[in-house]
Amino acid sequence: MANIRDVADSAGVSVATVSRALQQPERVSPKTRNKVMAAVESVGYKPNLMAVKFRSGKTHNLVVLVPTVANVFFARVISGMQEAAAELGYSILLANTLGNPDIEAHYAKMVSTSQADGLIQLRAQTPLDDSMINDNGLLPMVNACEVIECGKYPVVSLDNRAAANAMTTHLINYGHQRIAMVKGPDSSPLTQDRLLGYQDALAAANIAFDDHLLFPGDFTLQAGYQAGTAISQLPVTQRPTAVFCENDETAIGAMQAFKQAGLNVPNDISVAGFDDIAFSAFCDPPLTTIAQPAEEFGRTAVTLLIDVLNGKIRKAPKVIMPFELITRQSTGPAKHA
Amino acid sequence: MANIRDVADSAGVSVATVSRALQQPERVSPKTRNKVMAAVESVGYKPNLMAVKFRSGKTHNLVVLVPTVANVFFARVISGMQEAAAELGYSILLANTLGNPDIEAHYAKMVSTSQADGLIQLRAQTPLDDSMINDNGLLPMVNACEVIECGKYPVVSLDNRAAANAMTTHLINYGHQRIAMVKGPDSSPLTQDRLLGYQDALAAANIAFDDHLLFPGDFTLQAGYQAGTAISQLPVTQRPTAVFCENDETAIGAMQAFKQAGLNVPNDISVAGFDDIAFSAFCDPPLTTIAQPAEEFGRTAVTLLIDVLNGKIRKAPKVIMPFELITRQSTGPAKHA
DNA sequence: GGTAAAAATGTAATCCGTTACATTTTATAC
DNA sequence: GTATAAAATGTAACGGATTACATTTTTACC
Repeated sequence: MANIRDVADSAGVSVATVSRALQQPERVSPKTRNKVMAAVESVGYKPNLMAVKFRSGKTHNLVVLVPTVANVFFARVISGMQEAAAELGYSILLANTLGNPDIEAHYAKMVSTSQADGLIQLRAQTPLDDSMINDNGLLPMVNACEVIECGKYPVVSLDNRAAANAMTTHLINYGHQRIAMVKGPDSSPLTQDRLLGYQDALAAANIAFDDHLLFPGDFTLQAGYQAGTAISQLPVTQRPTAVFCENDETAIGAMQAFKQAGLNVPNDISVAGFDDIAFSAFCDPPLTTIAQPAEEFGRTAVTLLIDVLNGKIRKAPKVIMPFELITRQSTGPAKHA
Repeated sequence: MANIRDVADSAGVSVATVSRALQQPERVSPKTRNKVMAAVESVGYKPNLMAVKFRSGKTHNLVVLVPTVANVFFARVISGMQEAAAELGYSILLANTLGNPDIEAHYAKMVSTSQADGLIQLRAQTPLDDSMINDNGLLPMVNACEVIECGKYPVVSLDNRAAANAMTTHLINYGHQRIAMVKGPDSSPLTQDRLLGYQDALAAANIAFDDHLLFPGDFTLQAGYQAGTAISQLPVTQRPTAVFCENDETAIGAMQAFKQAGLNVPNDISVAGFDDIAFSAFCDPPLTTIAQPAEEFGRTAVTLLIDVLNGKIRKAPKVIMPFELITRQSTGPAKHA
């Protein structure tokens, strides 16, 4: 592979001149510039950007820890990240961690070992073990979507509590009194916040909270299906008339279970989701859900991280993205006894 | 950031000894080893892997050009790639190209500029412009999923023609005579191969091919919905009794349109997909489709590429992955006039 | 033509691990 | 104790681009 010295030799100038001709063309005479360009062409020179990165100490790589890229919501977030990163001259190193702390630690170490400039976490957790903290005591990190608010790192999040409140209120306004909730993993702050929002709405409507109406889940279709099956097997008098699922996959899984059990959505039971993934508009019936600006989450996280890297940020900001309640046909009036 | 020289000073040995203590511990005396380890700890040394990569000329990065990470099938493929790469000590640089040749070229250049060792293409196309061909005239590249068979690069693919034939035959066996096909983008070899398989099956059953039964698509839910709407508006006598969609998203979109038009799936019209994405088992009715080993595609592509990088491959292999026809409830017997 | 300022170009250090080669220390054997 | 082999350690070059600083060339003006 031809290097800058080959170009210099071929053009009959020094390596410094070649470098300048390529980086700051106005700094060399037009005649030299042409000679250099011709030499670049003739020897087939391609700069070794690894050398550039090594020397500059900036990799222009960002590591993103994704619990699972197979989650369509995350896929949208990643898509937004990738766009923003590309615009700003950065690359995304994607780590599919499967929630495994070892894998997370392995990828997070790419920052401390100078293979990446910064880190984006899509999962809430105390930031890794101490061994990967930088000199300044902090890792250049941004936390998005599922955030932990320790105040040390910028976060990009949604007011999950308010969103869950809005959705629960929507169901209450339809006359529902027995509203079940299919949760996400208990370890996730998302789960907690959405649960709180659900409780807020119940309290505001003077509906007693009943923890028999909480069903476990883990954001997968399968978990939704299981919860849906459990719900449909309840005696009619105990059965909720509406189910609020903490994400769309879960809601779609639950709807499937209801249909198989002969329950009509929304006539027998209303179902609501969270995320507004593409499939939600195309399931039967189309799903009422909370739309999150997923791509914007990604874009914002990347932008913030790059600001951190450029020292443009003093104290860790907390960006709250807007949500929108999307009313479709999976929710409707409660059938009163 | 402490470097290896700081460690050497702190331990009172030379940098070579530090390097050996860390890379080949058996090459230094136990006493020295301990001194070095203690020094590493005390100065907080983290090797600059950028320097290592620069010196070795190997980045251990693989660029993957994905048309869109938002496609759930690709998400599964990426997941498999990421696993295999991690096991083999490589990282995945994900490029969401949106099918844009400029973006593709930009990321493909990461190989010629020494930022990545190799490239995986998930979209069939002549490999980029000549400017990024390496000295040997070839780019270290593997083509997966949607392949182009120029014989120069290893490919990992499915026998799409056979799979489409199998699915079409399945529909014919149910007594369907008028079978529509909702295609992918015409530019894609997948579309062509699946169309051929469809035609093979028709021919084998002595059913005349009718290009009025071909509907355009682009693998999105929306395209499926549009095709479904168009089909449902056909006069009953011209309406197909079965629709084979070239991917699951399209099939799900089409089913939605049929339901809205009052058509029952599969009683009025059978629908089949391709890919077996997670949602296909949870839609209503569950979708008959062709399962592809998506994660295995990814794993295989990565393994092959690393073999190429290690010079273990003489001539470009062509790996054909197996498929499986998954029969669910979206297809059924044709209602005969 | 001469001088000073500006522009162009060149020289060489630098980033940080690795490793070939050189040198020193330790172990082994007589 | 000495010679020899083996083990341990050290020295310094190397990879490729950038850039501070030094030097040369050009330009401008009296």
